[in-house]
Amino acid sequence: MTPFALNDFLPYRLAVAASRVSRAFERRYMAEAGLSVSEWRVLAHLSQESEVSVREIQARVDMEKSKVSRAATRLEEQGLITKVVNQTDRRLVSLSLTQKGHEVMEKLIPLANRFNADLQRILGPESKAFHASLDRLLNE
Amino acid sequence: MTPFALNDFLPYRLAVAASRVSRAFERRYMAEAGLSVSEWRVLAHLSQESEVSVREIQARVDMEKSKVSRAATRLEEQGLITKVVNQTDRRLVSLSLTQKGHEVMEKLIPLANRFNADLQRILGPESKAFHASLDRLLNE
DNA sequence: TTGACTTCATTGCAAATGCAATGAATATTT
DNA sequence: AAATATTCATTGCATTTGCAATGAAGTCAA
Repeated sequence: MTPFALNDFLPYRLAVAASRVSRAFERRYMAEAGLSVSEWRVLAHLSQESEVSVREIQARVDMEKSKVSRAATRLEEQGLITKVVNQTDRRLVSLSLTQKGHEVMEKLIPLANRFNADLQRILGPESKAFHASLDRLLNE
Repeated sequence: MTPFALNDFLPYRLAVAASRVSRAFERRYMAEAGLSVSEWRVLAHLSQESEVSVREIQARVDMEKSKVSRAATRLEEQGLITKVVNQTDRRLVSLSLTQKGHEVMEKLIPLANRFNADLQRILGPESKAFHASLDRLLNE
């Protein structure tokens, strides 16, 4: 049989690393806030730009539009964001953080930044090169 | 609002890279073989060691046991593997490739190796360092 | 302006997932 | 040996997902 080493197979290693890291983040910080990673992504984007449409988030946050839409619905149910039909183009739905949403993010962002810093520390001096490699994979 | 840059957040970047790479692999090669990534993982492990239990695969291939179990069921339905109760320990189920399973892998493995080589090429000389960083993330 | 296209967001549906619970088989303890 | 605990694979259930289909709103061209 032609040899094959799953352990050197990049798609596999990448998938395992990604899911472990995401899961750790989710369990450590998101779970107690009652948030999933999908919801976190939407919130994260909204904390940078306010009044964003589903479509825009879909592109910037790299999620299927239906995934964004449903995450937004759940976030609205939790009172963290608001969905309003855009009045200049009524196809669009403007999402924005509520007061409560801001408060939640005010707590979560420092945790996320710390979590990220921990990862950078684990990577050590290679951290920068690692990011550069991710860039190459993402832009190919 | 405390600043947060999703684009520098490693869990996010890793997740995006992993899902794009896996998806590309799945669509380019697995789809036409009628296989999902989960099923591929199981097959990949079976091509290295024959007669392996679900539990063993679960550990080596980093998948939930129910996921392994269901992937195995689907593979059996496709005639690619065999499930037999282990006679020395009847709790275990021994999975192994059928003749057809071997044939399929004989075709897929070269494709997978090529796909992997392409990725290494994209990464260029940093490729080795990238793998080393993945190791660090996985062993922390 | 009317009609054909395109762009948005949501939803229906089938499939996949994670987790807990089940039940069967083996190990361990008393 | 009997009772208890552990290990293993599967399954039930609720949830999430991806994709296609829908319908509403806007754009463009004749």
